[in-house]
Amino acid sequence: MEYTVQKLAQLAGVSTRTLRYYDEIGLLEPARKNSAGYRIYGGKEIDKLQQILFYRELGLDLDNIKNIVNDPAFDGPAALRSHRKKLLERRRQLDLLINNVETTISAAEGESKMADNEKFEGFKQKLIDDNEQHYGKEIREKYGDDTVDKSNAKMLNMSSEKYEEFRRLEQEVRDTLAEACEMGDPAGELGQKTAALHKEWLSFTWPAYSKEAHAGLAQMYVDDERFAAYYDKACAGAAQFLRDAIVIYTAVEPDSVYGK
Amino acid sequence: MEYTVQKLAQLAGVSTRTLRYYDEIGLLEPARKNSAGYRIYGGKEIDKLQQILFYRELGLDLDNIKNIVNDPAFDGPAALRSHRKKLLERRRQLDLLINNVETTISAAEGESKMADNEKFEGFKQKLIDDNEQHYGKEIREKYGDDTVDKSNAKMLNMSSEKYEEFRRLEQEVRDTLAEACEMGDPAGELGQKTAALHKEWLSFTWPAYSKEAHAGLAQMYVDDERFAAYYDKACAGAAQFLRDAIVIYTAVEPDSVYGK
DNA sequence: GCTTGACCTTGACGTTGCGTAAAGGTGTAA
DNA sequence: TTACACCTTTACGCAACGTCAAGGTCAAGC
Repeated sequence: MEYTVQKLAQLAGVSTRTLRYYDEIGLLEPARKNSAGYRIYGGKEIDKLQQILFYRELGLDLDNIKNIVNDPAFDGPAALRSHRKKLLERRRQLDLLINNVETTISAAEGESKMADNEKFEGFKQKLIDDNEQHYGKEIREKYGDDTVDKSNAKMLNMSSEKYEEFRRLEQEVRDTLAEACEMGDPAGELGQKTAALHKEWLSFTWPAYSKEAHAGLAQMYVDDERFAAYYDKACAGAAQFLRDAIVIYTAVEPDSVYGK
Repeated sequence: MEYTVQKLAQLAGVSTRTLRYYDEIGLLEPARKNSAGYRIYGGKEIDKLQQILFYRELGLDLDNIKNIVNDPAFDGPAALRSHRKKLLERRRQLDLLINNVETTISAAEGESKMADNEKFEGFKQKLIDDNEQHYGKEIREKYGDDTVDKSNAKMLNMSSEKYEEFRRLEQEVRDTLAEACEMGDPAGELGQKTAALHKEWLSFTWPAYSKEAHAGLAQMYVDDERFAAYYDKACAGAAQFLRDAIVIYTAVEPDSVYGK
């Protein structure tokens, strides 16, 4: 079955402008153009558009979507299974919002009290995205989605005070890292202190700590330019230094240094 | 409890830029500014931001949100109840998407076949919005949400061919209206034909027809500039003419003119 | 008191993903 | 042939911020 622009737009519930724009940016090109120059879409494009709409619904920007669906190694069925998982997550977030509004209604009717931070349960998607950015999909692939998902859920429940502490600890990690990095000894006292502070910082969002995950995250800081740039502001080579300190820290945890 | 920009941003999961932007456009102004010019937000602003975020989540543009929440007659608890209803609708749409992806997975695994239009179930929010625009909240308030909700659901199941017929019928209404309007007699043969065609057009989206609803919709065409402008393109005063024709049609349906 | 870093302000430019409109060509039924 | 629905490309504009720069303020530490 073939479709021109309007037919496909109606079928999919998008605008004709959207389809032309998607063609323009190379996201969804028609199967062919007829002699009049009309775009003609077929079954392959139908399936591709469906994938695009799922990704769009899940919040990915079009450039990312383009990279994914145009990859020769793109696996349709696997992507669908991923969509399903993510849609179920979205449903959970929506449930949080529904619960929030119901709680707020009760509070408005004087049946309960509500803390300020509770009023925004379910809205903190940005925090989740930041967290996702922090941990990235490498960690997901290596240690499974559960780790990150639980981390997200935990973050959502963090109070304002805790969040402040979390940020202060992050600062302390950075400060100590800068100092230790200048001294240049990852195995030294300050290097190991940095690693321990980093572990403590992780405890705010990780449901369970493991040395492997800690070391993996540190490695990612080196491999990923975003993190390298973030840490290297403190001291040149700081990301690599932190990785070294954490690798040492996780290999032989010096109980005697900090006590447990 | 008071918050500066960053504190509130963290609490609510939005950016500081968002809060400043909301102040700038008059959507959410701080309680006051301190001597340094810092924005200071309090409990009232907390509650208002929560409402804003609910409306935002439900897809309203900021200008609309501003009009709503800044209205002196704004009723917080009533708005919350409305949010709840709409969030439940959103959840149903999400369920459609989840069902869609599961069906697509089955089809990909060869367990079932899937029609092209089925692949987009749940994505047609734009069609729903258009339909909402058509019927508007006046109809909702007058005849209850069920009428419109069922209409939306019905539209979602419309096939491509049916949709095309729907649009052709809409065109025919407009053509006949133009002709009848020129003749200037709402009770005349062409006026009544227009009303009948209009009724037939409604049958595509209304689960059940009632004369009262039909007349009410026609009245809304006159009262609402958007619709008046749409119809008056065919002939000056066409919206009013159509209203008159429909009022007559629904009061005394001339069976002998068209047969039933 | 000075320094430093976190946080604040305003102003401004840019981005993404389209919506809208204009000008002109194509397809098809009457 | 005509009229209307649909197609094309081009282009401008917009909403809702993200990002950055320049400069002021706050508070803890030395």
